[in-house]
Amino acid sequence: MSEKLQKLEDLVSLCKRRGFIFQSSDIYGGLASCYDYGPLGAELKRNVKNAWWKHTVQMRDDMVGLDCSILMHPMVWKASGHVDKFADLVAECKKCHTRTRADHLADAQGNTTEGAKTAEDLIKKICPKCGTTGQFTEPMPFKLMFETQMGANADDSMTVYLRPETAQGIFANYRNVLDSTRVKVPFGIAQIGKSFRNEVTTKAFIFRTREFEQMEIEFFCKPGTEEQWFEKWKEARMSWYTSYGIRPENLRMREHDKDELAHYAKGCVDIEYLFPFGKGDWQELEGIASRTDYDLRQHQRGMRSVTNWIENGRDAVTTPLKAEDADWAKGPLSYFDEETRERYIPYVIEPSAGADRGTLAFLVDAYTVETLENGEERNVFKFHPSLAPIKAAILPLVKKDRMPEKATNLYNDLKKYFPCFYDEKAAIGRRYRRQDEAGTPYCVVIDGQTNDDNTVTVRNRDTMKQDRINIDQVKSYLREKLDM
RNA sequence: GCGGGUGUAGCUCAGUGGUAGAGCGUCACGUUGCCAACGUGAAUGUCGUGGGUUCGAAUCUCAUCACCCGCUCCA
Repeated sequence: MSEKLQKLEDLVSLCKRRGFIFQSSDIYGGLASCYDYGPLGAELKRNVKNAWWKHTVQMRDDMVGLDCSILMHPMVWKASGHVDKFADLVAECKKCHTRTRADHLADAQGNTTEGAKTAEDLIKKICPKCGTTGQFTEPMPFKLMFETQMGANADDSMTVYLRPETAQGIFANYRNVLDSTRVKVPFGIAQIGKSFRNEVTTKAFIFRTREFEQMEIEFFCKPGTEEQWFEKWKEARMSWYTSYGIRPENLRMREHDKDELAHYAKGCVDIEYLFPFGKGDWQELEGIASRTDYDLRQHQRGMRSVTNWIENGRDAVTTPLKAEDADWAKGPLSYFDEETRERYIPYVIEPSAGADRGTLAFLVDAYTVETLENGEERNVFKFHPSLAPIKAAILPLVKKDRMPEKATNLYNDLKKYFPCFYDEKAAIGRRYRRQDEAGTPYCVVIDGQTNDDNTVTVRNRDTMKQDRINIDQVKSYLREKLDM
């Protein structure tokens, strides 16, 4: 018998107890929405990222990797739209404390005011929630991007942003990759890295945090072929999750409604996981968007606006983006197809996954409490072997008769090939359970028989069954079982 | 942002004004012969944080921080 995770809290305390995830700045009372990965969590998350990289870069001929800086030219975010989108003014109704975008508030005649900037502008506006007229606070800017100052000398420092997504770094390097790697359309660029967003509301443990890690792909294809690539990526990404152990019944794909789409998007789906927040809730793990040539064309505009930005005191907020060149299709970010002798701006498919969300989903899906025949409970993380923080524990059955020596020798050999753990403390049953809680797939035990015939037992985490094999075969046995 | 709840040992929690506790876990020693064995011993507390009331505060009070649940929001 086994049961699935019911309350997120149970996972949170197990994660703390076993060193997967801690609250950030815990000894100072914590910092909202920030979390740290402990010894086991750091291994797990890195394994998730490695598994993603392996399938999106290593095993594909049409993908290359990238690792760019978090700080970028401020005009990158002007071109991407983030500077303007994130500069919305929001006013709060003093009566009911509902916050609404100032330029969305309407008066009795239904009129809104473009660029409403002060409480005066809102004197006739009606709160959409409680109907109160003109009781608004001074509109405040909603800063969804983290800002910081670049330059130690206060006089000539400028405002730069911590990236709110890794995607724009890919677009900004698209030309460099084309010129340095001999890739040809269709091809994609993958990147893993930290991003930062001042979310209005954070949520549920590491699910929505202000600092988070993304695993993003921009796949460039010829206009007209975007639909087939969109389908291919949807399938590739779904099967990635299930091939690493996510149960299919906990995973689904949700198509965005037409009115949910950005104006430039041709389609968008979310890969969602059934998380145990509250009563159980489908939440986004990854978004896959068909984004046309919008981003590259925007950056062509951005590239032409840099002088204006300098003349404008290096302020991206108040520097308008130059209009698109009439000859944009032949611009600096266009692609020349040697075979067809055509020049065009590639279309883009963007599979964008959250590394922390993914890690959380793998934790939730692997979390199992089993009731054994003797009535006792067993906590076990049934991670896919590739994701398990520790691959094998090496255990002498008892601490005598040269068992620890033999086990240590085996451990010292195996740890060169697999993340291993050696433990000779406490009874064997307890040590098995410790490894179950860490999600270790195999426990290798050196027992009395090892002295007689050089065999050891290998215990399977999920079945608790044992194989007896020769000590010399442990490495190849694990290699095969772990697919490493 | 609003409303509700919680915060005491690593974890789960008891403790309602008078010496800070239990179970589990951890560590040491002994024992050990395959699924959280047993014995003996030990360590670990800014009682989330800061102020106030009081002779005395984990307990009453104010503020604050964090987490959970439900709304709201989600580029």
